Amino acid sequence: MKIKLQKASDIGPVVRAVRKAQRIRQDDMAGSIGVSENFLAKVEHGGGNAQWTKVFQVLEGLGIELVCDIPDDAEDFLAGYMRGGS
Amino acid sequence: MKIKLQKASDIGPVVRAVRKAQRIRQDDMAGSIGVSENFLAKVEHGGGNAQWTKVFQVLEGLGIELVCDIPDDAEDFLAGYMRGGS
DNA sequence: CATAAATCCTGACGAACGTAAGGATTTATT
DNA sequence: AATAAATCCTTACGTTCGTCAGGATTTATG
Repeated sequence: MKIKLQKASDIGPVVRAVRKAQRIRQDDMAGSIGVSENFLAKVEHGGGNAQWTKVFQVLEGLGIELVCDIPDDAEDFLAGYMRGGS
Repeated sequence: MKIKLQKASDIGPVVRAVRKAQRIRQDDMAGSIGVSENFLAKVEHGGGNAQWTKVFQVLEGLGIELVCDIPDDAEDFLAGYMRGGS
């Protein structure tokens, strides 16, 4: 199921829902991901202002894929950059 | 065009490509988004470890949509949370 | 209602971020 | 090659994050 994030805080309910679906406590989930329980709770409430890599770490741990949709104009530029080109 | 982010740093080339497609300098783009030129440059090089809301701010400014794909198990939980329910 | 579990909140401290300013390096233009 | 433009790289400083520890509040269970 795909969910478009319209605000930065939209990530919160997503994280919570996926965790709940796995029937795991914040405590245990945080431990298995490698973050603090406090941090995970904050993220689930809208993220406050967490760090990009840490949020990504949580999403990875929960099996949530992150996809970005870019304008078609940028396609050519991106292809160049991803092949290690200048 | 949809791009799956596999590492946190994958966001860098995406941001750069979209900016380049608009033919705007880092300087001006940073100003119009409301971040520093230094910050935008860091993000384009892999993000270092920027803050979630700031990265989101940049993506918004560039017209990049962020979508997350979650397991179907979580769908029911999410629906409940998004209606403002407990 | 009573008990226990899960989640949330607060304060403090070390570590990392984001900005600004200046200069260096690379890239484009003539 | 020479000039100018764009990007990148430090350094320094104030702000914010992330963790830990402890307790409070909410939610589930009998």
